[in-house]
Amino acid sequence: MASNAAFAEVANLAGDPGRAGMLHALMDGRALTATELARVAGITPQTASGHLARLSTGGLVTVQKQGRHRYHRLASPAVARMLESIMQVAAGSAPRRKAFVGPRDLALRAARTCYDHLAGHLGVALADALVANGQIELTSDAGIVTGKGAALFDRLGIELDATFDKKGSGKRKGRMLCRPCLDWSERRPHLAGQVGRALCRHCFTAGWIKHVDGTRAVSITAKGQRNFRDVFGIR
Amino acid sequence: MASNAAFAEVANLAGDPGRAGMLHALMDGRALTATELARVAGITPQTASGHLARLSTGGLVTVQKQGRHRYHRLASPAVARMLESIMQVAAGSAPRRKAFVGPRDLALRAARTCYDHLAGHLGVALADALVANGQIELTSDAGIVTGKGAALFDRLGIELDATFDKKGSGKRKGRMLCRPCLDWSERRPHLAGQVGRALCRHCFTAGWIKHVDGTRAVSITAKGQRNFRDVFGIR
DNA sequence: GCGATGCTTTGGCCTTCACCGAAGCATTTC
DNA sequence: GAAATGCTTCGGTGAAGGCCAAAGCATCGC
Repeated sequence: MASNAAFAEVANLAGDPGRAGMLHALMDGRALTATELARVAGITPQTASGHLARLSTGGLVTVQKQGRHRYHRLASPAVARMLESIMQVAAGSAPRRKAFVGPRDLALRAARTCYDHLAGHLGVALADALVANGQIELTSDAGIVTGKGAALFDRLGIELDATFDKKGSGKRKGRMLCRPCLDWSERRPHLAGQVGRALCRHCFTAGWIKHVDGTRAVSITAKGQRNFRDVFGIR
Repeated sequence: MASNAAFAEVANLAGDPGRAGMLHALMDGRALTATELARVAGITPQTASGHLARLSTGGLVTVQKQGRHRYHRLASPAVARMLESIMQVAAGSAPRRKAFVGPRDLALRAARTCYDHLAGHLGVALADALVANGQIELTSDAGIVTGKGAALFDRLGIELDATFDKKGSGKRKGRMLCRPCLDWSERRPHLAGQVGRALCRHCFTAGWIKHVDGTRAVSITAKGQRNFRDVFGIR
């Protein structure tokens, strides 16, 4: 098998604790410098440098140099989905020591970004609320935005591209579909895909949530509290 | 981070060439013995045994002993999806040597099973045909079975469970959603999820396709040729 | 029982690779 | 220019783990 070696190589890149820590940190979709990544992974900059070089040639991250800084980010949404799927398996086979999750862990479980959409308790609560209000319908395989949902997004000023990529035949109007993504901390689906991305972006630009320091965790602002309650019926 | 170590461990399990080969072989969803897996991975049985023990305690495969045989299979659909997503990244960063794909590779590219659904040229052609006939609609995020599609499946005798898992509130009728899955060899989506599984199962039971020896590759029977042409308009 | 088959465990060899300290570039700042 | 900062390359060390041969358990068939 030709692709077997490439498979093992990619998996191996994610299979080192140091590299895993850096990839984990990059899951929020932002670009970070080598020193920052070294710090979160708990290794020295020179070690991180070597790892990042390998991740780069392996096609998992891309580098963008800017002055004396080098910004690293995940190479593609496919990489983010891969990391997410590994996390799901890891969460399933986890040692399940429920005692003592650290404070940082708690913040992550409450609300965090997952590459380009929202996850954690907030992400799941949003998905639940949209389902309960009849604005989306979800199975484990896929989801769809109903007419009520489309009206809501329109009211919020969230633009969704309701066209299909039919190669050749040009764009065509169709239903808005969305992708569910099993949350590794909540074990329940949250919204991913195009709809999840648009919703997450809106939450940030509207000032409903903001990042905690430089982590994937997000905190809900007072304005966000109000809107999540009034618009979605959360809390 | 509590889950970081578990993440690296899971990824590392898939990151060894020997284990990767075995996992790859298990991707067709069947249960294989340690000796068979050793052969496809190109290692000795005792080495394979060690690897399988680690994969088992790591939660990637489950073992089922039957007489003096021990059958191994992927532990869950989540594991299959993880392997699939790693393949996609690996295919994206592949060395792109298009020259010389082996005969086995050719058979795999033509048609194969991917855990519980169809992939390869056939899988993509089926998805394309269903879209072209207006029986399903697909985006990169998700898909939906249209009324025409539901009629087709009904005519074929394929039962689809059109209910949503709304915990607490009991079952509820809804639209049939399906999951697209990017094919690593064709770079185009094929049908996965519940619909993909049901369709694949039907193709086998109706005698339209059958497995080639003991591999993931499938061959199309004469009866299958006719039906794929008459029912779906393929070829 | 006895041999054959499937699988696992043990032991020893050997490669791989993560790690850090120190030195070397590159870029910015003064 | 000189110092400071971000990052990389080099060299050496140490541990982890893949590999196989041989021996040890199980199970099946006669």
